[in-house]
This record gives sequence, structure tokens and C-alpha cells, in this order.
Amino acid sequence: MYALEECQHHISSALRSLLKKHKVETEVRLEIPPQEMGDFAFPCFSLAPVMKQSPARIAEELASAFPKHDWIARIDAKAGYVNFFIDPTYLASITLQTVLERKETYGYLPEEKKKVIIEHTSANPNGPLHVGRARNPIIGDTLIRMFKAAGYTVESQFYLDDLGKQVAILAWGLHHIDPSELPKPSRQKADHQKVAFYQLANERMKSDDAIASQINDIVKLSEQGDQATIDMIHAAYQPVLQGIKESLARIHITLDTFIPESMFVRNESVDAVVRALKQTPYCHEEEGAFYLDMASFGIAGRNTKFFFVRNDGTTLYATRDIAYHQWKAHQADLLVNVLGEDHKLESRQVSIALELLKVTNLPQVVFYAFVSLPEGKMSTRKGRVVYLDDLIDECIERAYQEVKKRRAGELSESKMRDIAQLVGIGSLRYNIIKVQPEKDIQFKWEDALNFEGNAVPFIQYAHARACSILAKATQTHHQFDASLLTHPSETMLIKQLARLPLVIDSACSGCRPHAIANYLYETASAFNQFYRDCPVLAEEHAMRSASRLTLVYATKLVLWTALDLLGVTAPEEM
RNA sequence: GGGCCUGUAGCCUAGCCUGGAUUGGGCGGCAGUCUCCUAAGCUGCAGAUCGCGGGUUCGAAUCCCGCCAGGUCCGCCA
Repeated sequence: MYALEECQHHISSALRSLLKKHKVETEVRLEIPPQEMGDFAFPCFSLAPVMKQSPARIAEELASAFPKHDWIARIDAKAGYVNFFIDPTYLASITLQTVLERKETYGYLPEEKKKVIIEHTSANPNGPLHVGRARNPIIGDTLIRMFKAAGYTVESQFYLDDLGKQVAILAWGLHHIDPSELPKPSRQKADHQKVAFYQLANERMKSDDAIASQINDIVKLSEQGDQATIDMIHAAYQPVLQGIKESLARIHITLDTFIPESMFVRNESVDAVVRALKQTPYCHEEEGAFYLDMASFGIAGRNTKFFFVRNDGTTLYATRDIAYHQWKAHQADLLVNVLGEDHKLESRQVSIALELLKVTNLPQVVFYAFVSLPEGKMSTRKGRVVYLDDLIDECIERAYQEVKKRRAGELSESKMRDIAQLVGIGSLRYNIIKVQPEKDIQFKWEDALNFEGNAVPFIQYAHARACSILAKATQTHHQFDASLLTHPSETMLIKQLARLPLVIDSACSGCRPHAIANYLYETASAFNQFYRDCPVLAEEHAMRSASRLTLVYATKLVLWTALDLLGVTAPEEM
């Protein structure tokens, strides 16, 4: 058990037994009081009616009766609260000791022995990833890293839509459009080269019914499992998918498995889903097509009909999604999906259908709001997009300018390029992950490329400062005397380091990746204040200097570990 | 027409699930700070009817109801 957790447990159980003496059985929930008022607080207001005393009086009694313990330096009763002050020396000694023992796994939680599948990105492979969609892989990959740290076995999955209209349009375009008709692609990557075929094919389909029906034929044949058609589509999207993977790899994202939608048609599990759904009392027929009436499940709107079989007997995307999730439910203990908010209704409908099929392991879904441009929503079809690859380049280039501005002459060209790489990519990931997923984001270059304040360079810089001190130190053993680390800035920093396990736990259980970003910012900030107040190498008292050096080392490890949760790497100098 | 999400200083954002003590940060603005471990830092100042109106409560940014604004969805599309 980590330090703060142990301390919290100690306080709650001591409070519980104190209250038991007053014949009060209650759940003890501790709060974090405002600064300077303590480390944990217990509000007594709800006890007042039960104990027939004023909250202030109860707080005083609890405070004076509270047993002495190493954890607690001081207890205050104030305005109906019992405020507990952790003993900074005790906390420092336990926390630093734990960091030194655990090193890169400090903060990681015990092995849960549970498996979670996290599905993310799952973009149609018809063109390059754009910034609107970039939120998906970044949230997904961060969740993956968080769940691993929280002790889960994690598999990342990309659900590959290889049967849909989008890939059929792409395939048609590649076979019927003369490349000379198209504008020159901005990049050599396959995803950038092929997207123009998709865009033009999409336009033609809308104005020409013959083309529309040719594309529909492709969709139909592939859904029926026609091997030649499936192969043709596969050949069309495969290079695009490869391009998408390369883009993701640039921002440190790889996926474990790609599950093609066609798998569930081929193995006939979709047919089984259809048969089972038809058996349910919610199933109705309309002109040869079948739907579930979801009105009684809280689905409201113009139409509560959830169609799962067309009148020609073929299935729909959502039907296959049900088969996919039914299969997935048996592959792991926990399922997490990252989806755009436009999929909210469909996802709900799929879950209802799964419940009707007696599937109990339903996916937990993290929805994110769209990233729009000042001109409006991004759209591959309309060509109104900022591509992820372009944003990556721009971030790295801008980071390079910043490094050059500050360190030209001091660092070699290749070193500056390396730093720019880490800063640029880190900025991109951090800027997207630091905002809670359900909040709308309007993409503005000046915000995305702002490297000051609450941005990743601030954190990387703190890490680099720590590395710089460590590099200059002659001492190699990490020894410390916790009783010498009593400066307020030292105590603040140590408390911050002690929080990491709690942050991982709560961020993970609530699927709130932005909490990690916040924690990092606060930790870097605490380190910068320590840096200002507490000289390390220049400190004359040898043991104090050594202890501070150990604190610097611990901070470096924590910053590194937490940045890694976001898929961000920190340079040793910048 | 209906469902879901969002609304916190000029701009961006945390806190909302699980109500609690002066709503934390950042950008931008103003004023300081490098004979001292990298000033991508640090310090101070100014700036908020927590969208609006009710309700519950000893206590509401947080819970409930209504309204307003923005996003998103309501296809035998994916």
C-alpha cells in the first residue's frame, strides 16, 4: 500500500472507532481541505443531528480524542472540520523510500489479473487521419497506458470497417478514376495519395446514379462474402491503413490487433445475432425489414426503431457491431471503447441489443466531442481538414524554432532536432489530452503551437532541470535523511510525489486521462518552486545536499513515469 | 419536436460523479526577477453575477426542475 493511501486508511479507521464509542456508525469520507488548512479533513456537519451537538463541538472532541500516531503531526478543529496535518518527515521517508525501491514502476498499482480490451480509432481507412479524429487515438492510447499502470492486462483493438460504403467508394475510385484528373497529393504517403480518389468518387456518386449503383453493388457483394470483391476492397484500403498506422506511430501509438468487420459475416455470427434478435418480443417487421422497438428502453426521438436487417436480408453496420461486441465480451473482463459523440445513440442501441442477447460484459464508452475548425466541422469528404501528419510536422518545426531561439550556439544541430521532436510530439498529445473528452474543442493553430504555461515544455523543462542537477552531481548513491527535508517547498513537492498512485487510481477508474495531465503540471510547478528555494549542489550541509539530490532524482522518475502515461517522452536537456 | 453533452474573468481550462471552509490554474495585460543547479522558470498586481431563473439543504459551481445559448444525434448510412 502506498503512503497516502495508508495514511488515509489510518485516519478513517481511527475516526470510525472513535465514532463507534459514541454509538455512531457512519461511512467516513475524508476531504482535501484548502491549502494551509491541513492534508485531510473530516467534516462533522452530518453528524450534528445524530449526536445532538454542534459540528464545531464534535470536531473538537474528535480532534482531542484522536490517538497519536507517526502519520499525524497535528490535528486542528476548525469550523466544524477536523483537519489532519501529515507528519512531513514521516511522509518524506516513506515516499522517497518507495520511489527508490520501485523506480520506473513507482505509482503502479498491484496486478489486477484482469484483462481489458480498449478499442479506439477504428477510423474508416479511406484517407489520412485528420485532427478531428486525432482525439480518438490519443485518448485511447493514454487509457491503455493508464490501465497498464493500474495493473490490468491490456489489449488495444482497432475495429476495421472493411465492408462499408466508405471503403467501397474508395475501391471504386481507384479502379475508375484517372490519376491525372486529380490534384497532386501533398505527400508521398499512401493515405494522402489515395484520399483524392475517394473524394472525387464520392462527388461522382452523388451526381451519377449509375455510379451510385455500381458502388452499392460492391457493398452488397462484399457483405455477401464474395471473395473477389473482398479482395479488391482489401487491396484498396490496405495501403491507406498502413499510412494511418505510420501516422499513429509518429505520435507513439501502436495497436495490438485489427479486427475486420467481415470476420463476423464470414463466421456467420451475425446470422446468429439476427436469429436471436428476431426471437425477442421487441422485434417487428416492416416491409420485409426487421427492427427492434426501443421506445421502452429510454430511446426517444422521431424514431425509436432500430433496424438490424434490411428488406433484402442483408445486415447493417450496427448489427455487425453487435456480433463484434458479443464476441469481444468473452475476450476480456472489461471493455472500453473510445467513440466520437456522434456514435452515442448507436452505441446505446448496440448495448440494449446486447442485453437482450444476455451479454453482461457491456462496453464502457468514453465519448469525445469533435474538434472543429474556426470555419466549421472537419470533413474528409469536403476536403476541409487539417491532417494529423501536417499538424505533427508543424508542431515539430515550431518546437525547433523555439529550441533554436534559446539554445542556438550551445547545442548541436542534431541535438536541437532531437529535442524539437520530443517537444513537438509531446505538445500535440498533451494539448489534446489535457482537456476533458466531452468538451468541444475548436482547433486553432496559435493554441496548438503555444509552448508556454500549461503546456508540455513546462513539464519537460522541469524534468530537464532535474536531469541537469543529477548530471552535475558527483554522488551516485541515493541516500537521504527525511528530517532534513523540511522546507515548505520540499514538503509540497514530496506530497505531490506521494499523490501519484492515487491519481493513477482515480484517473483510471473514472476513465479521466486529463487528470494525469493536471497532475503533471502541478508536479512540475512544485518542482520549479523547490528549484527556486532549495539549492541542491550548492548546499553546504552535506547530508541535506544529498537528501535534496535524492528528492530531485525521485521527482525526475515521477515526471518521467507520468509523462509516459501520456505517451510523452522528456529530453534530458532542452 | 425529442434525446444526450457542454456553458466558470478578454480568451482557454480544473473542480461537478461522491454538496462543505476564500472557485484553483494557464494565456493575454501590467510591474518585478538571471555575479546563483538551463529565465521554456519564479514573484506580485488587475480581472469571475461559476449561462439565466426557481427549488432541495444548516450549506449548491456541484443535486433537482424550468429556460437560454452552442455542439451532437434521431437513415432499411457507416
